[in-house]
Amino acid sequence: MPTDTRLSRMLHVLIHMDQFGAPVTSEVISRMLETHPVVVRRTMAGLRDAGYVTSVKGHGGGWALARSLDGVTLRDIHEALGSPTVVAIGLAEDNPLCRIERAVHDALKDVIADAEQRLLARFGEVTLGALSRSVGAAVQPRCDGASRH
Amino acid sequence: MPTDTRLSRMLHVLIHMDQFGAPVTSEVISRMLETHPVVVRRTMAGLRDAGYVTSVKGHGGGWALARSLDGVTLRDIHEALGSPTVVAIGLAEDNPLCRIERAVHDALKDVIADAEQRLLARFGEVTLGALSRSVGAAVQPRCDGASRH
DNA sequence: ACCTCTCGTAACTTTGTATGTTGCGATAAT
DNA sequence: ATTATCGCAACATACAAAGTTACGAGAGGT
Repeated sequence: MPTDTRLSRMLHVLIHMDQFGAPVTSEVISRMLETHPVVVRRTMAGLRDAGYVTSVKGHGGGWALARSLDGVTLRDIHEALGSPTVVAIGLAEDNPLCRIERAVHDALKDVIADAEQRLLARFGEVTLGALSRSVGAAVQPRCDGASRH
Repeated sequence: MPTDTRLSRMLHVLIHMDQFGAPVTSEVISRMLETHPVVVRRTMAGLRDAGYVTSVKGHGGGWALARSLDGVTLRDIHEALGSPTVVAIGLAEDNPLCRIERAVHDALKDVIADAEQRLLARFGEVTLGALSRSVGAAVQPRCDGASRH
């Protein structure tokens, strides 16, 4: 499985938007993330539906924060992305008939669920506002890396 | 990514082998796991290389445990499978130039590493021997579910 | 009105990994 | 010799993330 980088990317762009203040186009964002504008729209759609950002069509349009990042946690963004799978290790069957397989599943399920819960709990403790302030003010709307293009 | 079911499958078959005692062919194992004999050989190859099982070619051959399951943990088997990715959430770049992206990565990396470490630590506490004994003796070499074929 | 910028979305392609399948060679018991 | 078995390469399938193309729909500038 290629690992899912959407959360990382969305956090990245949200903090840029927070620090920049003005609306940003998918085009500009795609350069920040080194990807394609359509990928940006597709991924940000979840954040828009969840009310974290707004999108405006047409000339002068683009993306903007819909609310302060202070109350928004990493977990909120993860959920806005559709709560994708956290742990890559899975069980062979949902409802095994075999006693041995059931025992194996019980043992694994516990540990996997625990790791997932712990990760999500910690995601729930970190706000994007705090993360943004921890970086220090950045004046640019774009990454340092954006100039590579 | 389809979630990785190899660990679950290998635990399942190892405990069957433990309780059955005699060598088992890939063909029989594949029916237990509802998969293909070649998949069994491919996956078990890692366990053989790590010394947990032996394989014997030719008529009357098959797979057998190379040692007691008492000292073998779930983590050992995970490592014998090549230590596949545990957490499906990943970082966008390895070495970001952007300060914001670096901050995001630092925040995520920590939590992801913690979840992974915790999961592996708990895998390291469970031995296959204990798991096998927790099931109670099963006389059959095959799953209850194997008769479905 | 027309043009251009922008998002929305469907459809398709690409990539990476686990999984499934086929074929053939090697080995060993009968 | 025949049969049962593993080893392995090669190819096919499934699935999700990511990348790309194409076109339609708004909205501002001229």
